[in-house]
Amino acid sequence: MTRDAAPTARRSRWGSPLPARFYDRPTELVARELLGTVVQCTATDGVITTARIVETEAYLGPHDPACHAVAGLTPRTTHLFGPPGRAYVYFIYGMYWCFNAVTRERGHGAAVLIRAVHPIDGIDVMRCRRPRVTRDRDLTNGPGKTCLAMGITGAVSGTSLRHGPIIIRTGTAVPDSAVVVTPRIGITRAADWPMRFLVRDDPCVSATPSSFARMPYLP
DNA sequence: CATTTGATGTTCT
DNA sequence: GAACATCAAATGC
Repeated sequence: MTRDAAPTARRSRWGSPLPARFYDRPTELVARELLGTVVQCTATDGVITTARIVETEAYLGPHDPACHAVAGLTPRTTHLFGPPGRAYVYFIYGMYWCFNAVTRERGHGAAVLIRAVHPIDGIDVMRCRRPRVTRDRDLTNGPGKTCLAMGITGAVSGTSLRHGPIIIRTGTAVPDSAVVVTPRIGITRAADWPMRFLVRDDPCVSATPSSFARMPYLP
């Protein structure tokens, strides 16, 4: 409202929603290919924010010790078990939400955690939702931060990522040369599996523990 | 700069 | 009772 202008920069719409078949594939492949796609979120207050996915983690299913699917079908994991292409949002550490895209067929129990995004539209709203944050890169450089900034809560768990309040759309492809693979973060079981994918040099990726800095994982 | 600690409440053992 | 796919502030070099 303050500075509205730049007619050439205005875009009326983003890419198309990712097709249902995109999600029904090996979870680590979906995690890799979600990099560069666009999340458009209509929060419960009706405000729309848009951001590019720059960091993901794959959780493979009941045979992955770190995946919530090991607990079996419970009230919490209902939406994790499919069908693919829907949101799985869970509450963690008594304070935060984490947003996942469900992969694989119904009953399998696999998903991709969206760990960090790069704001595209509505960054002013994100700043209002995260009043203590001073640097813009800190608005969304973590899974809990992303949900706070975009207004994602458990209210949207189980909704379609093609038709629902959160839509994941085609974006700009990220070449292999810009993709970094590392172990997963913040877990204790099977933490060494190389299932974390991030866009190299993006300022909005989450902090990497220094113990990972010298690991020989290559793009 | 790196590392530790407190907040907070649901879920599962 | 312990663990938890976290974050922000505080503390230590």
